[in-house]
Amino acid sequence: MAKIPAEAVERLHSQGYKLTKPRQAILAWFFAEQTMITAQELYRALVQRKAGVGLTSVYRNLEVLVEVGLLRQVCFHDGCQRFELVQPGEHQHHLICSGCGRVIKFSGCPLAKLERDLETTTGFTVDRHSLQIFGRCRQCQEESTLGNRSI
Amino acid sequence: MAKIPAEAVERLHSQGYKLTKPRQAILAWFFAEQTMITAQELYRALVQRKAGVGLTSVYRNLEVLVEVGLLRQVCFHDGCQRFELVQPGEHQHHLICSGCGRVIKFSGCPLAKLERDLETTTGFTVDRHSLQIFGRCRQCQEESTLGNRSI
DNA sequence: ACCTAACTGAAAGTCATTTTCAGTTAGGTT
DNA sequence: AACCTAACTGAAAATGACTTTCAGTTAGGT
Ligand SMILES: [Mn+2]
Ligand SMILES: [Mn+2]
Ligand SMILES: [Zn+2]
Ligand SMILES: [Zn+2]
Repeated sequence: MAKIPAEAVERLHSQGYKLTKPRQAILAWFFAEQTMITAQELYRALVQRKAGVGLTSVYRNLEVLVEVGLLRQVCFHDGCQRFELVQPGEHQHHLICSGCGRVIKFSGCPLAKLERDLETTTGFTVDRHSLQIFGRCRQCQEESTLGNRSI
Repeated sequence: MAKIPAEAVERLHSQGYKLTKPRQAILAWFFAEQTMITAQELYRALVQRKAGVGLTSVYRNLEVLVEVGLLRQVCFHDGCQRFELVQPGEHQHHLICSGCGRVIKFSGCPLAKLERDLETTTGFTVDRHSLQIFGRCRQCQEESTLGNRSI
């Protein structure tokens, strides 16, 4: 089975979590594939790899891995939850094609000043944000014309 | 039953939709409350008001009202879908307290330039984005300094 | 008044996710 | 190495949001 970076194992142990076989298989998948996936898709992928991991453990461990900060959960607009590796020091968002689902990561998030302003005007303490930009990739642009509505 | 703005009724009719009793009750709720709500919560609210609207119709009509542009669907980070009125000409986002769920709307979204840049660098056509900022409101910040609370 | 496509609620179905529970294991202690 | 035990596991059952089905109803145009 693939090797998991010592830093990730350390992160688990330091919060009282063990490096179990399911945990190892799930982390190995993310380190190998470097992409986003849903719980159900991940379960099917692990079955194919004969990793011997139950669906229950997939759900439980995705939750744990988000909690310790190794993964992040992204809510797509259709309500479907996807998970991906948190790269150390990264700050990225997604540009998503509504036609084919293609995902492009980008950095250069211009929200820092807005967040500082909101903290002073509202008294909130800001600790994270969720941003996705939706559109149509070049291939999908001919197909349809959707209205321009933002959230 | 509360009056629905003619502009909204016109919007429905122009797309072949009728102003039915469930549709009217749902729109009336949104125009009266001016806030976000999930399908299930809205169903319970309408039951309380004795509006005589079935759960199926709540789901069906929220979908229709989003389609004609009277409502918008917002995916919270926990995956729960909420709906709210689209105010004409607005462009707002939400600052959400992770502690108590309090929601503050804000405008002044700084994403226009980013979107223009992304269009030129990726070839995508951008048509909408989803942004929510999460933190803790003043009340919930105090609570967390009070230490553990009893159940 | 009549017509009919749009619409309705109840019930059944789907499906992602959670809970339960009896047994297993990682990894620290002796 | 043997031991201990809280963390952990998978199977099965439960939950809960949402969708589909369907036989009957209604909005609204002619
Ligand atoms: Mn950002
Ligand atoms: Mn915006
Ligand atoms: Zn595309
Ligand atoms: Zn709060």
